[in-house]
Amino acid sequence: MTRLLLVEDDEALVSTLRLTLPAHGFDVHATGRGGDALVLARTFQPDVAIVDLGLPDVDGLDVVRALRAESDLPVLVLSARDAQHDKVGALDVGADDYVTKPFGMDELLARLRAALRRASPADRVIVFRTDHLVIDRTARRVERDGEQVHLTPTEWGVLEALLRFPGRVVTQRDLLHDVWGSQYVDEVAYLRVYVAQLRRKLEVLPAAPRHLLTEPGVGYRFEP
Amino acid sequence: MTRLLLVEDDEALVSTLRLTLPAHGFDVHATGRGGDALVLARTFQPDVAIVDLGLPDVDGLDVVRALRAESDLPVLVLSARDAQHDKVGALDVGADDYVTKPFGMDELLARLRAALRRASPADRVIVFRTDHLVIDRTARRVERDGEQVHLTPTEWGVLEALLRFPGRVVTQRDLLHDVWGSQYVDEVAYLRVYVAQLRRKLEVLPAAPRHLLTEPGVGYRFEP
DNA sequence: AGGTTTCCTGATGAAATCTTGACGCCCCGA
DNA sequence: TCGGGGCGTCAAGATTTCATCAGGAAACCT
Repeated sequence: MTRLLLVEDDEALVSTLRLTLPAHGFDVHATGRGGDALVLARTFQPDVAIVDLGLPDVDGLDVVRALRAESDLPVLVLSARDAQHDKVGALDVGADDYVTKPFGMDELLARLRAALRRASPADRVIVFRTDHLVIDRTARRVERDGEQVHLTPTEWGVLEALLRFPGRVVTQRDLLHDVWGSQYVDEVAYLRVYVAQLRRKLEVLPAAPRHLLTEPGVGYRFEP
Repeated sequence: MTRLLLVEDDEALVSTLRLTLPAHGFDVHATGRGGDALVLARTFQPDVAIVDLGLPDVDGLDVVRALRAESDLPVLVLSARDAQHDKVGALDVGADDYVTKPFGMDELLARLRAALRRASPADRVIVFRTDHLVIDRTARRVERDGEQVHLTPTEWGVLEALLRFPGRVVTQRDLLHDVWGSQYVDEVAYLRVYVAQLRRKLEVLPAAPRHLLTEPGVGYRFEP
């Protein structure tokens, strides 16, 4: 059970989340007052937090800052405003993601999963090495047989999303969501083009790939 | 056979459930009085409970609380009222799900399955190991004698549905419902084809299976 | 503005997967 | 002994999913 701390004053939203999130494996603790958030975080020891920016008592950003100051707890920020500077501010302060109200439950769940995933240790591996490849995630560099390979932003995005779970299947849906965003989760054709592109650049024999593998009907897998 | 404790005073509903649930692999014990629920839970040792909130003698919520206090038995709450605060109260007290009367049998079964799935430790077991097999559920990988085996989406779906209750029989109906959907629950032929396929890929001697076992007239069973 | 890179999109043939029907086996009751 | 139901196996279509290419639009850089 993933422990989730919810800092939100909108009663209706709180009960909606209390009803739906447990069904997806979350153990929800909620408070409407930002001042309580820090204390709750210490006692409840959540795995992830959702913080509304529009709290009555304190600035939501302060809550996020306080939470991040004590731990590397992944934090999702909720806001009614879609203003760009809000988003930037939240992310600057250390939030992991930003969701604008109103939002669909599917989107929230996907982002929660993504936030948790990023916090997982697998994400900390910086450099990948295989027989022919060297992939440096922080430097955004890829070498094949010692020669640097140039990847476009989207190509890199797909590769990085796959690298998040080396050896595991990543569903088409998750890949599309991570790279293109929630409204593109059905555009499977995009993926095909970019996986083909990546294979051409990274694989020795693109027609018989050894690292970028297809899992028909499900997604793709990066095999180290 | 999954043991189900039913705490319900509506005679008509009790007999309906007594008639239909056994066909889906449930062994039903029922009582109309909340006061008896706890005693029954101790002697009968159910795997899951359904509790009606509108009992004549005691508050249904107290029953749920009492049950949860002794064990982590998954509890489904039934209620005629759809009021939001009832729902929240029930879930706060530790119920796993909330079903409003009237409800369809399909819905109830789906929620029962979901509740069991969540509660069952099997869901937390990520990697299954047997003499020859390694099955990693999150990575969606299967190895037989060290060699990776490729499964199609449907094959994987059937295997996963069986793995949800290792060592127990899963009815053909449930398997078909989980993998193909509710309108395919009678297509037993599908199952035969895919179980055969799985045996060919997973069993050392497909003709004498040791893990994917048939329970004639009922369903199939995965024996670890 | 001009040139370049990147992205989207539709078309095509190939591959993988699913469905479906046929057939034989085994067990059990008539 | 015969017949029927449930089961396992097989393989031929039917269907879905993939890989690849390339032109044109859009975005980017200078």
